[in-house]
Amino acid sequence: MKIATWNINSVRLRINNVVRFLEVEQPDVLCLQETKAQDHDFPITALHAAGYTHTIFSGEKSYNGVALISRVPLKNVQKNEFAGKQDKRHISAELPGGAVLHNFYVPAGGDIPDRNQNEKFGHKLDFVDGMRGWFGKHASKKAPMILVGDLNIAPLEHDVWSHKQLLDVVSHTPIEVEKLTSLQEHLGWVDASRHFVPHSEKLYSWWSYRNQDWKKSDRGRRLDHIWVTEPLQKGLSKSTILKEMRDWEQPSDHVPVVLEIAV
DNA sequence: ATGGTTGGTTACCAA
Repeated sequence: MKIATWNINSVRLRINNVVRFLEVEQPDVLCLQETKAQDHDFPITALHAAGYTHTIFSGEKSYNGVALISRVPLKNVQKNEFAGKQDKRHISAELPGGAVLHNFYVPAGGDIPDRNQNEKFGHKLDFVDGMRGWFGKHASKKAPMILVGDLNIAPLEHDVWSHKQLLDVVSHTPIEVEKLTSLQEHLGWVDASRHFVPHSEKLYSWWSYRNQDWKKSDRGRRLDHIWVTEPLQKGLSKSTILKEMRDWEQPSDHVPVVLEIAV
């Protein structure tokens, strides 16, 4: 099975890019974040026409929003809330074969990495804690699960262009990394992208719009992740980050992360 | 140290 995750930064603006991606890459399931569309505005017709008839979504006006765009049947759809807000940051479903796929959009967290000065940072920390609490209550290490999404945290030294310069920049601060690592270790999640790329190698999935030439400056971060639980580890076969899509016309600032896996 | 760009909505907020 081929699973992809992509922060699309408005699914309506970029629906043609989504369809082009589906045609070129042929994923079984594409997980989107930041769809920024209410459910009645979701551009479902183009996706059905492309063969992705099992498409589910959870959106709100202007902000957030997640979707599973699938050409295989999905069962037991869930939309959960974390950190005490009714925002649309999670959707999950069971894949053929029984593995459960969770798609998350973790809050970005604002600019100041201090929850006393910036409640958005507090919300982000609470959200990641909430994820850990949820999996502690509802899941086990033995369950075959795939967790994907824009986690808005780049945990490893070479997940950012400069470890030193980003230590106090939201997305790479020690407290965020600690919470994400705690979530990861709790159920023994395997980082599928890093499974195929040494930790010493730079690996990014996001480049800011605020650079004259994103490729030349290459100030990227790996904010988008695909994790699997241990029962699925032996099935991992290939993982890619489609960096070249950052050069597509009117691109998202994120590019897709893709995994091929036996489930 | 600062500002740089984009999207949704339509005054700025969020990323």
